[in-house]
Amino acid sequence: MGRSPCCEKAHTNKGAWTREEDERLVAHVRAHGEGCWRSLPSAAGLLRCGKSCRLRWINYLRPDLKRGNFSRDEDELIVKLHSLLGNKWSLIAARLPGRTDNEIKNYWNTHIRRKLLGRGIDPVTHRPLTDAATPAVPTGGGTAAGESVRQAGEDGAAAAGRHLLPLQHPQSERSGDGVQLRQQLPGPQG
DNA sequence: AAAAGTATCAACCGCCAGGGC
DNA sequence: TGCCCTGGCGGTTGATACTTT
Repeated sequence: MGRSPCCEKAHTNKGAWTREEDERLVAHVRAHGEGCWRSLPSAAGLLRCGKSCRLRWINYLRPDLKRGNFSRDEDELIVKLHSLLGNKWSLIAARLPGRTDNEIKNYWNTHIRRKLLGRGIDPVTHRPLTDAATPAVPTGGGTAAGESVRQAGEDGAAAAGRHLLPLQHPQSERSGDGVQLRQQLPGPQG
């Protein structure tokens, strides 16, 4: 069968965005709002894939973005949230106003991961590395993140979960439970 | 001052879930 | 009821900046 490509690649730009492209995208979103990303490029006069436009807007152009270094509080919160949620960057980002999942993911991979390793903590399980040497038993689709979630249910919840409810199932990953989670948790917007 | 190595981050890719037809 | 389209997510890559030798 084959899935039709999200855009006509032969006629789309790739790579870094130019100032003009940014301006066009911002102007269009301001005028028409977010959404309908597929038709946005042609409507805005951009030779870009809709997905690329969406990514650019969310990660870079959105007016409510908080650029710059992560504060110590944010840093600690990310670690705690990661111990609860695993690599659910979008969920973590939802708890950090003005930060994007991509930004947090990058920050995790470049800063926090190394910091934890330096402290002798496994960045995946959030356990001491000596402990991590003991192979975590993959209980049917159970991930390291899932393991950490269980762990978080015990001590992590006490730390990070002051304003977080414990997750029910680590494997309940995709949107559905995420939405549920977002509804349950007191959000930054609400 | 230049080259090599390393770190950072924006952007892309492929996959998945939900909704509409 | 099943298929297709679209939006969204996480992982990965590539370009650039910075640091070290």
